[in-house]
Amino acid sequence: MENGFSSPRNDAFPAGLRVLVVDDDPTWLKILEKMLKKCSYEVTTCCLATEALDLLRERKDGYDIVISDVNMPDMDGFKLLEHVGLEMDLPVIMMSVDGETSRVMKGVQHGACDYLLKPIRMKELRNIWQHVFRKRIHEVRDIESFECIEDIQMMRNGSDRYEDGHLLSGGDLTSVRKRKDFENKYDDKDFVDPSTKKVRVVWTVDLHQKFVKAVNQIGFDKVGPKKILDLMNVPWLTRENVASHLQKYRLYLSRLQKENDLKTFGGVKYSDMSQKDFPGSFGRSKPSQYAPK
DNA sequence: TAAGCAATAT
DNA sequence: AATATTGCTT
Repeated sequence: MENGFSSPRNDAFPAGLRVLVVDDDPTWLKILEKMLKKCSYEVTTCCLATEALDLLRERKDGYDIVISDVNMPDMDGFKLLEHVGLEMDLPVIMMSVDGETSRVMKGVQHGACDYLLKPIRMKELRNIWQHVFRKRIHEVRDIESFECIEDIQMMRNGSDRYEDGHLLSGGDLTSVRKRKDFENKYDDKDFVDPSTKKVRVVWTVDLHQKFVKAVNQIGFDKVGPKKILDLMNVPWLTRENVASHLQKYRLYLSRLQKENDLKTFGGVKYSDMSQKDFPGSFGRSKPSQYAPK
């Protein structure tokens, strides 16, 4: 039912994935290169973040994904991450020996799609193509939905239960109501296409990353749903969607913050939140034991 | 008017 | 469980 799996010419897809590896430690560089090649990826390595940035700028479309160490002499891995996110929108995986929550948090906040802890094994690398794949799926979805924006907006405003003329007074409910003529793709029989029903936004990793990117671009203290929405440039999103997500995001961050404070001793607790703790539910693997307040 | 927050609804 | 909506406050 979903597309994506039916990619026709992408039979060999995961193979040949173009990976750029950045690490100042030549040993790790070698190891990673070897492992990645074993996964039949196409590997480029470099030991400087600035060098990586040059490579990426040189051929904007020459790589599919970046794996970067966090600690590097010439440039902070986070800085690199930031540049990549802003300039070419590639998935970036961060890696580090340091699994401290605040660092992981920083990586996440800056838009890393994954955060791997060294030592890294094949196990972790075999599946990294998923980030590229996910991105492609959603690019397709974005384009598709672009044609339907108006219809979606129609539905949003039309099927509201505020028909009784209460909320409609605010004349800024866009020009949706005006256009009833052109775009004769569908007849105006008021048959709301059932395939586009509930329109609940699902915050995929990609969408979330876009969100995070926007937040960082604005600055953490100045953010508001409106600004984020504008920066994200995702046509079908509403301000309310973003507001809701922002609210959740903040809760999530403060939760991490708390855990981070409470920690510091104990043992080596959990060590990574790379995969699981992220997608729709950034965080919370245990039940809800947090003060409802 | 935009935003945040918490409760509550879907 | 995740997201939407609402009502109240700033």
